[in-house]
Amino acid sequence: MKNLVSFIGNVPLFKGLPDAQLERLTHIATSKTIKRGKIVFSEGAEANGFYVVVRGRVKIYKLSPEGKEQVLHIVGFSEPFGEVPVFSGGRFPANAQAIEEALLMFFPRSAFVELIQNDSSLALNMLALLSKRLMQFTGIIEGLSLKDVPSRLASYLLDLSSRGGESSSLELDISKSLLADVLGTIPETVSRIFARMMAEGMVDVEGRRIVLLNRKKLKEVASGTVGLQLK
Amino acid sequence: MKNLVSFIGNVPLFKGLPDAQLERLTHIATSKTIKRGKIVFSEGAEANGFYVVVRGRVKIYKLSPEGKEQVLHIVGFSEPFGEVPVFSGGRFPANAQAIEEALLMFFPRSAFVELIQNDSSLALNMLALLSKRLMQFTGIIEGLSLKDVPSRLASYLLDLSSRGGESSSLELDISKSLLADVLGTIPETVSRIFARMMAEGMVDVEGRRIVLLNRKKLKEVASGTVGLQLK
DNA sequence: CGGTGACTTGACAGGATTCAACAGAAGTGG
DNA sequence: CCACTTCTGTTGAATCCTGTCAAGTCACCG
Repeated sequence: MKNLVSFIGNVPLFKGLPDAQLERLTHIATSKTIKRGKIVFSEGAEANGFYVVVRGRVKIYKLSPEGKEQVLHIVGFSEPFGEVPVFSGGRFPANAQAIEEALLMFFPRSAFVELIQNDSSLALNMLALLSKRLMQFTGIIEGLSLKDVPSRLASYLLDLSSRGGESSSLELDISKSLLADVLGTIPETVSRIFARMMAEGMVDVEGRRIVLLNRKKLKEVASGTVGLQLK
Repeated sequence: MKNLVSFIGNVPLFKGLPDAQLERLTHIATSKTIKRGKIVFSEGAEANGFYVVVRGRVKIYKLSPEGKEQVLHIVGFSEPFGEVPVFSGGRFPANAQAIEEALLMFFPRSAFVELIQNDSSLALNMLALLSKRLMQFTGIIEGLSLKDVPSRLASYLLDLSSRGGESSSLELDISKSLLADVLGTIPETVSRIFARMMAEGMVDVEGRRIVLLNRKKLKEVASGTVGLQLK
């Protein structure tokens, strides 16, 4: 239990809260383990609280009637998810599935709203969180509507590299099929584009290991300045 | 000035606030008129506050390097916009342009944040607003990624009809070119799909007047159950 | 009346998905 | 430990939706 308090205190969403509030949070929270591949909640399900990831990762995604997926978000260590319906509707707008064995904390809606009413910094933290998510979604929309798949893939790689300290050598943290769902396309297309990028000498791909060989060209593709040659 | 107070008191975002708070809001706000076609702010611009529409309409949109537009939102009477960077970054993530002559109220960031810290119901209102927007964006992403253009158009029409009291006869509130930008496509495609829908006897289109002739079929197209015949 | 903007239609090209087949890796169970 | 199944990833061919280019109509306006 002791480490639970310290865990919660280090969750960005709860940063800067007085100890008394952290204490209360631990009291209203319950924990839950989810096996790899299991559904945490489905779109349209009644939502009476939200989650924070303690261990493992969870993907948040939309499903088309034909079964195609669009991943909205992959949440990991100390990140919250499912918080949207806490403040507006009562139902989850998307699905959540564990992509690894996961340990989650669950915060019931009503108790959490009470806490927020009494702590403006918690409210501001939550506002900041939703705002950032809104910006991320704006980016997804921009990508889907205004960029082609090579551009989105190049952006993803550059982004991954920048988060990993600008190293040219990086490792995909997700499978290529899941990557396809993140980019809003299908595995075949991702595979073909990687092949083209290798042919152009932009990257070197070996399984999940990827080496960025030509950042400049990648950035051009990412920004839509230039296209990718067909053959 | 008197009607300004009553206007602000009726803005959903400010609903339920005590008169004292409303009073303060009127003091920190300034107003501004924008001519049709003029830019309110551009993506990446420094943001030191947000707006509420008093009169007219403003479109929020992303621009591709080639000039294609994706409309994220069309904001009208008593709706706020540009509020995202107030809580996270300092820059606007999209562009805002008046599509009609507009009158706007501007709320400076710092003063507004102070107000929020002292009034939890204002904070909750803002949380509800951002949450709803997040759900709308989720819908846009779903449409762009998992549905084709006919499906998006059918959804738009059904949605418009439901907001207008389920009447079968309705009038587009925007031009067809702007509609194309909202749907994430181009005017030519919208034109062709309307033509096909008429050929199928689903709708009757005459300028901006549209009559829904076959709701059932429209719903099938909207949900992706069936496609639209080519010729 | 010339001009601009909104809309429509046709021909065409191209990127991306679909369908299909297959190789390799990983995990299961006897 | 090996056979078997499953999952992931790759490649080819065909198809199709959608965007691009171009031309032309109609309405509105200075």
